[in-house]
Amino acid sequence: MADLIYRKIINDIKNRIFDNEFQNNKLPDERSLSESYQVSRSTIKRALNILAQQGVVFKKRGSGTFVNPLYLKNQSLFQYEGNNLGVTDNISTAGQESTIKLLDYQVTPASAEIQQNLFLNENEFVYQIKRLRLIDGKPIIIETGYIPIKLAPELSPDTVRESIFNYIDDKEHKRVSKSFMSIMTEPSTKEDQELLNLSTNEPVGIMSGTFFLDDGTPFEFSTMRVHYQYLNYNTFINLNAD
Amino acid sequence: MADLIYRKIINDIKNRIFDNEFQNNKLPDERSLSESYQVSRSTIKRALNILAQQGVVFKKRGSGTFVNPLYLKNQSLFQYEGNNLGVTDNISTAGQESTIKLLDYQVTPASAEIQQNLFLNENEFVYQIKRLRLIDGKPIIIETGYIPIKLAPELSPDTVRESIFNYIDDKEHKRVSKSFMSIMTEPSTKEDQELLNLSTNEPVGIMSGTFFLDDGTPFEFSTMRVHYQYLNYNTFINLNAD
DNA sequence: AAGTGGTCTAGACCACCGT
DNA sequence: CGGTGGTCTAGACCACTTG
Repeated sequence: MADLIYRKIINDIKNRIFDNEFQNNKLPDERSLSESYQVSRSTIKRALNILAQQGVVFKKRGSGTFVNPLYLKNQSLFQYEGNNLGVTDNISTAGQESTIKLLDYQVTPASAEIQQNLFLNENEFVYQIKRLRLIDGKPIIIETGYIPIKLAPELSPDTVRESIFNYIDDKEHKRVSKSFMSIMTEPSTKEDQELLNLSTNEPVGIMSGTFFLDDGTPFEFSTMRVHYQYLNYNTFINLNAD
Repeated sequence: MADLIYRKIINDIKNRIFDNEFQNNKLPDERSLSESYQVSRSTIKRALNILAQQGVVFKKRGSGTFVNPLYLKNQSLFQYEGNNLGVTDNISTAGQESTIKLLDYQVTPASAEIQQNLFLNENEFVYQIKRLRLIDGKPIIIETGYIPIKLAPELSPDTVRESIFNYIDDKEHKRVSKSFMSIMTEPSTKEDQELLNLSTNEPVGIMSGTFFLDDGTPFEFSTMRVHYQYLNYNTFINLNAD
């Protein structure tokens, strides 16, 4: 994985940025980099394009490639890189204790909305799994998920008390790698207030959407109602995103 | 702009997908596409990579390239493509009337937090601009923005009653093309409730972050408090994002 | 074994920026 | 004008999937 040339160059350039190795925040031009790394210019361009996409550097035609000053000042913000999915299944808890309480587990016919979102035909069945996620004992997220039984026929209540995505990776050799999510907010319902310890004027954040396997199969439709103090979604938007 | 070969191929393939031209949702292999479009395989790969990044197709090494079924079923969701920034300045109002009410306009020394976010030195000054955005007469967003005076010395109250980004594009030939934003939610404050017509238990969505110019200069630090029924942020997450 | 996407090369030519 | 990044080519070789 990490033995790809362009990945090694990306990491090396990130390190050199962090070590403040570039004067005026200006990187050497692509032809020089190609020379010094002993690779083709195309490979340098590939590495720099990815760094630009991540917001680490800015490229300006005719002038050169420059370090994003914010990457130096506030590098922690950029750690979201490639880890946004973990937010949901394997909650990124930075060392804190994450536990799951199973609230509901059943198999039902897929409703029209679920059929739509999971690309199912009529008469197909799904698991309906409702879980409460706690971090350090504090309830944070009420998560309701729907998974086609045909995609994980061996699922069990014991399994869903832990990471479902890890399970299907290990046991079914399927991997979730894409998702399409909507982020919204709403006043909390009675149930939210009870489960998440909210008062009536405190809201929930809502992340709702579909998770896909590598091959494009919709795997799960999930709605997460998040304690408002714990919803913090960071995103880097790049309009030059080809 | 649109006369680039890879862009034309992207558009053409999207049209062919929409016209249901591919059997089994499977695209021709890259070598055939290269032949039929009379371009190199590299250019085909470039087009397909971008489509994969956008979630329009899925590529599977060894088997082929496939249409994302959700792209067909629910194409409207994918219209977010490359238009997320517009959410903020030029609100994407789909034909509805968007107006701005100026609440506050002054020049002040940059606070420590603003200095940090806009990469300013001490003793630098910023515009502080507070605006209420209405759509079809309904108040939707309270937006507080900070812009270094040195980046837009000619700004005036009249200007900020309209799109600031359009202004600096037209007059200063600077273009905002990137942003780093956080999305959160909070109970509404008294002021939120008054300005946005909310009751006490109704929350606001918060989008807060920095907008950058093409060359990486931080241009504006902005916090938007959004009527909860109007915050809907759609995002496609791809863990294989190189 | 055949088919398919992934990585990498070496180089031509173009478009934009600054001196 | 020289320097810089952007686009595109033509092809070699590798890695994975499927029959």
